[in-house]
Amino acid sequence: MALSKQDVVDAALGILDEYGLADLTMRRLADNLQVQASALYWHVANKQTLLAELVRAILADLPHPNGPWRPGLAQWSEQLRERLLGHRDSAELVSSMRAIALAATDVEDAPAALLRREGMGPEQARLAAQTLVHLILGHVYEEQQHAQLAPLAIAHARPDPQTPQAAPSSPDRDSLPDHESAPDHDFSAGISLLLAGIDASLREP
Amino acid sequence: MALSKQDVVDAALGILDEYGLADLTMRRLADNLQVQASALYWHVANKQTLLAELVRAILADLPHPNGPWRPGLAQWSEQLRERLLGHRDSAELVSSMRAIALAATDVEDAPAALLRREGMGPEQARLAAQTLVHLILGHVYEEQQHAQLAPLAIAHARPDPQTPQAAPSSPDRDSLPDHESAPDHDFSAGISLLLAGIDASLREP
DNA sequence: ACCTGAACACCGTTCAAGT
DNA sequence: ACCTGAACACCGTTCAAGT
Repeated sequence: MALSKQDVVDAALGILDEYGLADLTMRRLADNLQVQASALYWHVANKQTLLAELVRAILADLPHPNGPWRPGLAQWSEQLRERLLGHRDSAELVSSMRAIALAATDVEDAPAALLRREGMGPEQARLAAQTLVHLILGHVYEEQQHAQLAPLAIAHARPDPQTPQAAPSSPDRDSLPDHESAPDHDFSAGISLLLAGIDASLREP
Repeated sequence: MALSKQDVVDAALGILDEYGLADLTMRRLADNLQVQASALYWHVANKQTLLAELVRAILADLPHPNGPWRPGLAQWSEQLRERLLGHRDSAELVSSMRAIALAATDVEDAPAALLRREGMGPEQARLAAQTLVHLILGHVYEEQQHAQLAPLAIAHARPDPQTPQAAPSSPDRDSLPDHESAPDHDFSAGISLLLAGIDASLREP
């Protein structure tokens, strides 16, 4: 059967998750699909737009925040973080594609809408939501970078045969179900800090 | 005279500013220095560490925040933004190097220290400072991406010979002195939002 | 409509050899 | 100490040609 665009996107996501953004090349992707690299250009205009499609896929059907705004936004932030942690290098990828129309420009629309319902002005709501997204992306970006670095640090560390190396991080981190990430106190605390500021600006606009 | 490591870093910064991160290649850099690409590896271990040096150079001698913490941090944030806007794609570059020890891991130390002097606990101060840095990087990243996109949009726009195109952006933006960027209300407002949250957490810890 | 094959203009990095 | 020359193993993209 002939290749579909969805096949290409799916395979690309697979490579992203297994080998990371740096190893996601058109040629490797083509190999993976058992096709010549040039064949990909029938399904996709170029690598840039393929990456934009990946962002779309990663952020598809993100639940809207609801309920009381403060816990609502806190929970939505956690959900976005979880979604991002589900794909390797996703924060870097999403950050780099924020300017492309196809992609991640409108992630902040949902939280902005929630704040508008709370009586916030449209500009203030847009600003607060955008700030929230910057925070989430920045935090997860760093989180994912350290995750890449951790294995390297272990490999480079002079292994001591007397005291065998423990598991990479805390022991329960590995026993979590697939793609279910550990809650991160730094993350929720950082978000709370911003939410407190939003709260203040909601009370005295 | 023989090349110095500083020459390499300086030339790399030049290419970054003129052509952007994507066009900063070892080969182009070598051409620029009138040397073979392989010669660069005498002065620099690899591209990665060269990029880390660029980050160091871009963030060197960043002024410490001082005075009353709230205007102090607001002003420091503006200064960091100005520093970043002084070099093309710097936010992307700095973000991608945050995990490397050489580079931008300690940008948040100065603001954290200021908050500690205000009586904040070490963990809280670290967290607040890190959150502030994420915000700044996220905002400038997006700002710089749009700056790259704007010329493209103009080029792609079907030019109407009847109504000649105006200047790219607001007319006074170009008349600013070198590397002095326009103040951005969205930026300062976003920072203020976080600072209000920090203020709340300072009053009821 | 969908893909191959070959080519073009590039990359980062290594390494023996020169001076 | 510092650099060249050549090579290795890659890139993204285009395009005529095949089926």
